[in-house]
Amino acid sequence: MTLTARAVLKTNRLFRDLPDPALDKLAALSVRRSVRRGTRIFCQGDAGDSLLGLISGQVRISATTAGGKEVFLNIMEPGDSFGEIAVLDGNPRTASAEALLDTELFVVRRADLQSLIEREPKLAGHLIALLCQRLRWTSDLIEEAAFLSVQGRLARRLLKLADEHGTAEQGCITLRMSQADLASFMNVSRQIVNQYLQQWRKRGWVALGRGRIVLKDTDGLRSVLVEPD
Amino acid sequence: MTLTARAVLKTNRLFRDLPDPALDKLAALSVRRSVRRGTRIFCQGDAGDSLLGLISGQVRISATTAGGKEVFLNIMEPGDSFGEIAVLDGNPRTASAEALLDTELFVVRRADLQSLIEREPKLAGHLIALLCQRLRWTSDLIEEAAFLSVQGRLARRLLKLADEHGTAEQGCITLRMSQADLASFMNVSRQIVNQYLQQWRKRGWVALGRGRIVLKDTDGLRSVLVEPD
DNA sequence: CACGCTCTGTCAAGTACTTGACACAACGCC
DNA sequence: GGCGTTGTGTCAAGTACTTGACAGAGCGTG
Repeated sequence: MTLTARAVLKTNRLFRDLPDPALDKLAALSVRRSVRRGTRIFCQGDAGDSLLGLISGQVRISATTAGGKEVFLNIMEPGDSFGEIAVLDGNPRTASAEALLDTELFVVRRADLQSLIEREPKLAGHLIALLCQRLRWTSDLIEEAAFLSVQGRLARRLLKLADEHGTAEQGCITLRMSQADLASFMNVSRQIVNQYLQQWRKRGWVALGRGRIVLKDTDGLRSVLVEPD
Repeated sequence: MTLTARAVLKTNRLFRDLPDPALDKLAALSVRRSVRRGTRIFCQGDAGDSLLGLISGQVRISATTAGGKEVFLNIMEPGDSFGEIAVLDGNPRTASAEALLDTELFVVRRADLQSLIEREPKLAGHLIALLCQRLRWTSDLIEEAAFLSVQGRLARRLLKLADEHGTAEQGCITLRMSQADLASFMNVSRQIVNQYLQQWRKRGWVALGRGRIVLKDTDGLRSVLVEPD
């Protein structure tokens, strides 16, 4: 099933409650783009000339160094938008985006977005709210790295990921993610991730499978969130 | 010398190029506040009901845990504003602010700011730009922590601090900061900070004094910024 | 000037994470 | 079903940072 351009915008948190005329104008200007699983949507350092909205699929936001090392920053789900910062301030992209599944996007160009912002104060308000939310997210990451032990960070990250991307059934939450990916997300070695997961498995807090982590006792996990000492 | 309320707003990056009528309205609404060195201006977790603008002095932004541990996040100088996030999204403050010197502030209340945003699209644009800048700053911190060795992070932080807060003379940049504060900023132990500074002193890159770090060879420092293998 | 305080510089012991290696299990594909 | 690939589980050795302790230098204050 393909949606109309306007229906697509209605699925997006940034745009969905704009007045209909503005929405129609934007719908006329925005372009649809389909990418296969594994495709790089944009690269760190690129000129950021467009805002992306996720219609279906899943996108991983990550940062890469010259040396090729990579850290996970976030996973985007349908209804989310990404790539706002570069679009808004005109500087190069801070991160890369890659499709984790076959995904459909809509693309709004910088010039179109900016003229719309000037005419729609509500959109500016939404953007401000979104940026504040992103700032709280990144500040959280910094505090987490600063105050918590690796064990605590791992527990917290699992709980967060489960909350945002997990599938719940009979009190358990299943997370589809390999331990290696989780390690790259946390920026620690895979071995250390496995070590703590094993501890927790022995305590009955989690169950483990290939590419799958099942949270069975979230209260147990929450109990390791205390600061080290 | 005391400035008029409007002259004060003119010193601030967020407000200075607003049209005069808007500036006058805001000037009438904003309150001046003087605090002595060492005063807590606001605390993490407080309700964020105001935006602060720094007129003179210096303010440290830091995050504190229940356990009392603290990490430096930023230092604010005259012309800067801070506390925007909580004001804009209505949630509790993410960090604490403390005056490092005797300082003068102006205070804009949440309601006043919001009605001004709606009437002044230019202000919304400035706020968006400011939030983008903050996001780039925090993303930088995260990447730094993820990719660089402690040595690299220390060098980078010194260069950044020198750039923003140092006093330059005959090719050298002097930074007034104790090694303990620097360690808390970096979230590592004071001993490790001292260890690397000593290495660099032996190479002639820096000179050290009580509460003072002098950068003599910034190119030398830049050379340790490469990733650890 | 003598005193206390803060900051620097250094050492030793302990801890936590990294790197590299390897066996084995699960899944995808022809 | 056999085979290559990808992910898990585990071990040992090496490294980097932490914690705690202490001596001495620089600075302000009574």
